Amino acid sequence: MPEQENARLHLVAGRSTGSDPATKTSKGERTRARILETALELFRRDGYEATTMRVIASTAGVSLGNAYYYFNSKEHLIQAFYARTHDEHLAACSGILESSGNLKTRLLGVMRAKLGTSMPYHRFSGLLFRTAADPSSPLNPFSSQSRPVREESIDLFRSVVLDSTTKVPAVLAKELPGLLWLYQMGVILYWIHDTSPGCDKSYRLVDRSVDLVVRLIKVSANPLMRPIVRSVMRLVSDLKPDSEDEGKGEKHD
Amino acid sequence: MPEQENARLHLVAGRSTGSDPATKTSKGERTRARILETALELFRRDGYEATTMRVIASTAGVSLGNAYYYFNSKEHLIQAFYARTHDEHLAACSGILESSGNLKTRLLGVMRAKLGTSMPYHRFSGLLFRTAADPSSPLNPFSSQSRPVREESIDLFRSVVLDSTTKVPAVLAKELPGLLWLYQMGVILYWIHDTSPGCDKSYRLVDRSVDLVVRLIKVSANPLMRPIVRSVMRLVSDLKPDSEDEGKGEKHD
DNA sequence: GTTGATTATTGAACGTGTTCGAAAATCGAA
DNA sequence: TTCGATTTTCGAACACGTTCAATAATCAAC
Repeated sequence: MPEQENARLHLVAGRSTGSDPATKTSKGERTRARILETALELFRRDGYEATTMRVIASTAGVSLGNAYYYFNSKEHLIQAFYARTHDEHLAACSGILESSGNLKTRLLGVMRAKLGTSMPYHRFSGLLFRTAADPSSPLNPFSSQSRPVREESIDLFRSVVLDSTTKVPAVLAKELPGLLWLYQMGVILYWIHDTSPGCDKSYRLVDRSVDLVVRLIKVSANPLMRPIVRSVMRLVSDLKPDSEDEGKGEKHD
Repeated sequence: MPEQENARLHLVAGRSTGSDPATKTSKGERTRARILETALELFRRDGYEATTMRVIASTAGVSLGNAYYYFNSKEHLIQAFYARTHDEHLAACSGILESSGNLKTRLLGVMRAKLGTSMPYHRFSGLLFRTAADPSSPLNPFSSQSRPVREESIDLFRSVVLDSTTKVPAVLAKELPGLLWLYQMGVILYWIHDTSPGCDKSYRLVDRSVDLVVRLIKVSANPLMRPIVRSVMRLVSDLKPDSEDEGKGEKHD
């Protein structure tokens, strides 16, 4: 049943509620939603560690075991958070992406929106990355389990470059969205450690690094840069996933 | 008392056993060492999560509470591991750093040595990064508490560029060691997620990215690159620490 | 409506990291 | 030796995330 391939936004929202164990009836759905809302609110208010599964359960008006019926672990609650902020990010982006064709403006808009939608969870996000950096966790951004959300995110950057009026060198075109996603991860990593008031530093980082990125993209068209750009691209495409290079060419036997 | 600036290896080894709570008598020191050895060995054998504090304690022949007398938490055991692998890295590097003046050779040697010395802990390192990415953890590489080890590490890269015959553009010189350290962190992050046999991919990443880095350093001397390089440098030095830019100039009042 | 199977819910457990008060060992002086 | 203080050791406890067998609620089919 390969019907889970083209779903875009649906997949994100869908994944968070759909597969895992339960939610067969509408009542179950409501209970699940209630637990999730409660959890995210408590996370935002008290932080991740300070929020107990027991407190989540009792605040949501269910038993401890019941919370685990809907979410196999406390980390699975994070996955839902993941999907949620991504959706909010998408919504916050749409305006700029429809109104401007300038690459720099578009990228800047996307990156600032990322920071903006993540801000309410700044305290909590540290823990997110904590589990996210663990390769054994299904939550880590590179895992196959989080591939749908990752592809979603990369698609966003794909639309940033594709629908822009700025010409992107052909060699870059293929891998650029993935690289921009990586760039975004780096910014988030910085933001997580950013303790400046209002996370001003992170915003400055975005403003200036976006400018740099765009300049680099343009410079990469220069013949002088050709060999280096080529090397980078070969390296990137070579080291990408865990040797599952599907769609790389048309080898069918 | 600025006497903590020139200490090289000593600082690292010193930090791991010195400060925390205890170790007043020689017997205490031995008990502490025994617990640490046992823990690291069990981590390597069974992984981090699978290794219980109770098992560590009983294997080391002490009670559970006693283990906590020497190490305030399970994470503090990691800090010791941190210092240890850094020392091993330093030792593994010394050969190449003394025998070659070629920048590429030197950097390549350091990076391969980093992978090599980390290999025995590949499984366990995931958890290391897990806690390392948490900004609230004193273990994260950017925290002030891990500054000594961080400075140590950066010093290593400083010696890589400083004592090389290759000329490094003046604008780069100051921030380059820190940037290379960041580069190393990125490689480690990739390595942690690398499941290829023998971590071959990580080694390939090192081989080819080192080549790229060195080429980039050389290209940065080109006048065409001047404005971009300048921007990067300004951005980097601007966003570095949590606004503690001591030693930036010679303001002494 | 009754029945049988699926879905939801519960509360008691288990093992974990961690804390704590008290006991034991150690040690420097009287 | 004897005493008091410091260092070391212990084991019982606590709160947490998680699991599980058992029970209740729900629903489709008769």
